[in-house]
Amino acid sequence: MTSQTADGGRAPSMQDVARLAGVSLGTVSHALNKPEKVSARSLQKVRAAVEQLGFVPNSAARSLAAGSSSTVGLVLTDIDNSLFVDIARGAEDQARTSGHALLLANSDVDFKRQESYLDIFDEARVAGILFTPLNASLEGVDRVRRHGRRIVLVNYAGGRQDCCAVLSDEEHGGYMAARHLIELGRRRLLFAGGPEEFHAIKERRNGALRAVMEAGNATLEIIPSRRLKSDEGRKIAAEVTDRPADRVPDGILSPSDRIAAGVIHELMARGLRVPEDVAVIGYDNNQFATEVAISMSTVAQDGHTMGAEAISLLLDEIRNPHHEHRILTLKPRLILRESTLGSGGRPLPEEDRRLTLEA
Amino acid sequence: MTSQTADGGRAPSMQDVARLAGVSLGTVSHALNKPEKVSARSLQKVRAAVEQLGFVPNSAARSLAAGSSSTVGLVLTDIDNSLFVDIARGAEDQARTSGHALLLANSDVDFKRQESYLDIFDEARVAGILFTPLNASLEGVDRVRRHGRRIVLVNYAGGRQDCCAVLSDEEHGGYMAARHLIELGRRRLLFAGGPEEFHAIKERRNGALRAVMEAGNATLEIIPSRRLKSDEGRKIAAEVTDRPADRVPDGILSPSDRIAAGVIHELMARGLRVPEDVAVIGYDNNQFATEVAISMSTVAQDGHTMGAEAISLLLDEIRNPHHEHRILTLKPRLILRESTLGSGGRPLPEEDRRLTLEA
DNA sequence: TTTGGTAATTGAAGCGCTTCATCTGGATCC
DNA sequence: GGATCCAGATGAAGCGCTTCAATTACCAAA
Repeated sequence: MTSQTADGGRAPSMQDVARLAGVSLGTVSHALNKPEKVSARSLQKVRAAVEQLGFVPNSAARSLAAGSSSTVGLVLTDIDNSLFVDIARGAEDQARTSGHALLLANSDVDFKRQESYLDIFDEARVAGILFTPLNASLEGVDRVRRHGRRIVLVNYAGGRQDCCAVLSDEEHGGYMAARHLIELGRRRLLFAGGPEEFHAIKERRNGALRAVMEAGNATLEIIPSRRLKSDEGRKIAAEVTDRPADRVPDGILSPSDRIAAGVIHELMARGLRVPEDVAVIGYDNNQFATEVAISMSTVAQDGHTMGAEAISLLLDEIRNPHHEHRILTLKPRLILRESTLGSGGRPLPEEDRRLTLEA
Repeated sequence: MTSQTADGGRAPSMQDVARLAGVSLGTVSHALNKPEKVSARSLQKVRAAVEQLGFVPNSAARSLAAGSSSTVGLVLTDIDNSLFVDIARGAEDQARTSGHALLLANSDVDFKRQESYLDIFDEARVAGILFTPLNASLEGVDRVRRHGRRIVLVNYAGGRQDCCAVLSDEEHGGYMAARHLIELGRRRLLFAGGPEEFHAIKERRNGALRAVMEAGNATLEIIPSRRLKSDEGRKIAAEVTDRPADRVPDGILSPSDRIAAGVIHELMARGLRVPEDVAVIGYDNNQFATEVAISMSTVAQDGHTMGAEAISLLLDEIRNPHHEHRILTLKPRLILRESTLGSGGRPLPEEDRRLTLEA
């Protein structure tokens, strides 16, 4: 363990190790990368020298010589949204088991940043890129692929079929949420909030619409909002409760938990009971879904699996010469809690009653 | 914009650019890095060639030749905790303005992962590392510094004076929280939850203790918990409300918003009024602090500033030969909401009444 | 002993860039 | 006209590694 301080100023190189160990440069490289190709004696000498010098391989030199690195880059849209955090986690875990490190870059919902991070990973010749694109042009994808970079899209693919992607079935999520409300006997549904230009939100709305059409005896009102924050939910809830009683919705579904939280709070503040008067269901199963006044029913996407599957697709693309692009669409899960089911008792955090409705 | 596809298989190199532009390799390099050293004519020729070939510099080769890269690494403890997310954001913003890219690595509260990511950044010869260490050995710091890597500690420094650090005054935060409760007239305080082995939590507890001592006429009870989740808060709240009325605390402070949320919900479920019967204050100003049943007072650390300052310190260490290590300790802010102040109205999300108490 | 044949090792040729000493071609001055 | 400069351009020397063809070492079989 006697790694020496950097006396020469310069960090020790493999050449130094070779000299100290009394073997050639190539042997050191082999000892480090494919130990089975090297005699026990050399291996031991090299290891001792590495230890003594505190040698750390220079990954820049390595990837230059080898032609590519072994790290995988993940360009994240919004590190604040727990879905992306889960994706990152899943990707991390999966990458790790196959000896790849995962580096994250957060574009913070900024197109220019997103593109610039794609380029950084591209310039770093990473083994591959996981990309959760903004709802905008996918030109960056083409750009880096032209340079031979492998890339897997996560959570949004803009309809592309020419690369691997892991998506969540947003339409189905919206459908499940609406059908759940309808099965509870609700008939005047409201789809509350969300900028319609987002693909995911449009899909969720379409799914809800499908459930309503299918039921025949229910209606769906749609009130969009500019953002996804909780005060938008409050505003919408305030608006609809000002109406004559027979025009107040009895079931509200929202494309984000945040908006749903605002809706719930405002409804309660105005003396309406949730779920008795109005049932509310959110989307995303964010952390705070169980920390609101009334624990919230919601639609959960399994970010962890999305991330893990994305890495698997990427690794196949890297290693398998006969790789064919695939698009994985995961079904979201319905998570039922107090805001639709009601409950005399209090919500059980952590392990709720979790019902999974499959289509 | 006619970047060609990778026909040769190989990505175009600077050599290719030089050939196409009809200039030498060195000129291309200059044109790219210090355009002012190159004639307008060459510059234009090079740029045209770059465009035509779709040339992307190889950052591995660049950092190998230059001896170091320009990206900065941030090793994060827990991407789930919004404090770290804010730190990442602040660091990102600050790094960006000085032309450095920031790559994140999430150790997920795992010591081995943390060390391995330190090594990855070390091997990548990054310009510097921002490090939010676990509450464990800081040996990784010494390891990478021996290799000449610059590193700035964020949020925890284990008492080290020999490198730059940006900390939050946890003791003062605890003090402010407790003093606030005391100023509200509360006398039987409870410090609810938190594993005592965490430095930050011990400090917060110490601060609370100091405020109580200072007041003279108040008491502080301490009930630790193994984790920081909300059900621990519920458990503790349940426990203390079972007591005879004169032994029920009238002010509860918790070292995490999550626990505080559990406390609030359980108190309300048991018919106690917050804050009339028991005032509750959390710590961290997590996103959901305004999404709970009653918006929560809390102590906020300015993660964004921490991240930004950390980058500034790092850049000074990199660029300034006369750099001296500094330890910045930022004061947290008291954010007062319904759970201590009460309010007839409903909480105003986003922009609350924010009172800042300075020491 | 000779002859293969395999296992281990070696050394050199790059990977694509930065940088530095060197060289070139004008413009400027006496 | 010749000496002096200087902005620009050049080409080669590396940065620290991987890899591969070539070499040596060693052991078993003939």
